[in-house]
Amino acid sequence: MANISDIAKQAGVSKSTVSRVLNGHKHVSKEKRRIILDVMERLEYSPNGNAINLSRGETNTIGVLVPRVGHPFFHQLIEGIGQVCMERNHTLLVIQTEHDSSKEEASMQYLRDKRIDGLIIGAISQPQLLKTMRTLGPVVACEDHQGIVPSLSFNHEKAITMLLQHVEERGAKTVGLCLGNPDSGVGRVRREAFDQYLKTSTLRHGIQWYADRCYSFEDGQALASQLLTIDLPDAIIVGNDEVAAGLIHQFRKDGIRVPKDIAITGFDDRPIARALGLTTIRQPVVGLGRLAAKQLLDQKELDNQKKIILEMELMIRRST
Amino acid sequence: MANISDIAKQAGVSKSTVSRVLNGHKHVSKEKRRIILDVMERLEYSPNGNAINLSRGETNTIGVLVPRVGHPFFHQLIEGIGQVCMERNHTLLVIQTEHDSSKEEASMQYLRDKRIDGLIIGAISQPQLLKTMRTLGPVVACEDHQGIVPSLSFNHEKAITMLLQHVEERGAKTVGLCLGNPDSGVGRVRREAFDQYLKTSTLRHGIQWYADRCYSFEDGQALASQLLTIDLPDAIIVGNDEVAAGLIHQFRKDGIRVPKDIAITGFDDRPIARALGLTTIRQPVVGLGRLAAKQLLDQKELDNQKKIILEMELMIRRST
DNA sequence: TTGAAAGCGTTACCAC
DNA sequence: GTGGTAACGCTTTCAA
Repeated sequence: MANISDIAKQAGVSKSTVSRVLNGHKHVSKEKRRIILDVMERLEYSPNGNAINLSRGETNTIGVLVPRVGHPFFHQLIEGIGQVCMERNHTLLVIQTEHDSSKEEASMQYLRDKRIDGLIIGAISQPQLLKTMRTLGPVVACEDHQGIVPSLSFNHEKAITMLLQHVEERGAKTVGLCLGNPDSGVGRVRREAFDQYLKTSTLRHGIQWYADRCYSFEDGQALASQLLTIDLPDAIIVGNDEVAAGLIHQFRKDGIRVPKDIAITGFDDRPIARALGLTTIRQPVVGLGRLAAKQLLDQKELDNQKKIILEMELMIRRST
Repeated sequence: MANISDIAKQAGVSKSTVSRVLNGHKHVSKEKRRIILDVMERLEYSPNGNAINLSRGETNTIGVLVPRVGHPFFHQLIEGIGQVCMERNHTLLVIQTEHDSSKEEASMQYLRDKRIDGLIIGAISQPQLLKTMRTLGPVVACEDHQGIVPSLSFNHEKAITMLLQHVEERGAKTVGLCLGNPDSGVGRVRREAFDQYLKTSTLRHGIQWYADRCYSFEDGQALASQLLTIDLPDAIIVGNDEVAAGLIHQFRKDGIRVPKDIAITGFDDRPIARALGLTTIRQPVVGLGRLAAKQLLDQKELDNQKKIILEMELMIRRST
């Protein structure tokens, strides 16, 4: 593989001049530029990215930290971030933790060793790591982490409130709650918003109607079966469309009428929600990803206090 | 940020020695090793990745080329590849083309400029690029590209055959086909297998029962409405669960009984398939990703002729 | 067991 | 406009 010196030699110029045409600098005579370009073409020259990175001290690469790319929220997020990266000639490094917390720590390494210029946090289970990360380079989070790093997030409080208000208007007197990871940022915020709403409402909740760590269709089915062994609440707020779909599926199988016997709501507005007529919350996740990437790439100085809140939309369907 | 020279200086040794402990070489006295480690700790030293990459001429990073990470097939694939990368301390670069063919060409650049050691092709719309890619470095494809690059792929012929056999056994006399991208590797293979099967069967197909470029739930709904304006086939093979779900949804809305009036099959065994009781084909995509990554990382010399075929499973449910 | 020095392929500063 | 040369931070070979 030819390198910049080969080009310089064959073109009868110095490396500097070659570098100049490589980077589109002015002050290179038309004549030499042409010759250099010719030689490059002939030798199928391509600059070595690592050398450029090393020399410039930056990589034009950003990372995104997610538990799993398979999760709908995260792959939409990555899609959005990826779009912006393309538009700005940056590359995107995807770091999957697979819920292994040591992987979260390892992700800092990319920042440390200069393999990425910045990092977007899709979700993190050890928020205490954020402080260190922030010292290593630009970071933005896609969940709220009160002032430790700049963040963009959805208005989960409002979403939960909308859902509760909605089922209450439809006549629910009792309500259940089913979450995914209760320790995640979202999990905590949703839980709080839920509790908060109940304080000022006549809606009743009971511990027997609470569940968490539900992630899949099957988890939803299992939960339905379990709920059937006790009294059903009039409504249940579920943190994820697929779990909600599992519930609906199992309830219907067992002759429970939705929403007559129990109203069910989901989150995310996935295709399955449309298919089953599930009332849910639509979150513009791709848009969130785009915004996060822009924040990271645009801001020279990131403000840790900066917090952007995105609104969501209530999609009312026949499950409530 | 401290660099290797700082460490050497402070520890009173040469860069070589520091480098040796960095890379776990033997022949370093216990004493010096301890001192060096201490200094590193104190200075919070972390080696610069780009310098290592440049010096070694490899990056321990591989790329994966996909149209969109949002597509279920591709994010499962990425998940599998990512797992293997983690296990082997490699990094994964995700390259999204968003169906823009110039992005496919651009992806070769990563190989050229040494930013990645190898490339996994999730899907490619311009297979002619593969020849060039192969000259630039190790490449494996997750679709069959007859001997241009080593490939891993699912036995789509057999899957289509199983589906057709199945609906035929259930009494279908006429059958429709609905594909995604007809020009993709999979699209072509499925089409051919479909045509092939019909030749030796009494099942009938007609051009009015063919559709392609259907990707979403909504596309399925639209197709259902369109089919309703003509005679329905007894069964329809759909290349994607979400599209099949859209069909079922719309048909039911219009009073068409599934599978009585029309049997429907999907592909992928997504949650939505279980929810709607859709007969479909389950593909172990994560496993495919894992295998592909292992191929790329394990083989010193990749054999372009090598072809691994993975079997799939027919999931029979109540839509047929 | 250790060190000196020559790469690796660029960029960027300083002369001319 | 152009060229020389010192970075950038590491690995690796050769001697000692």
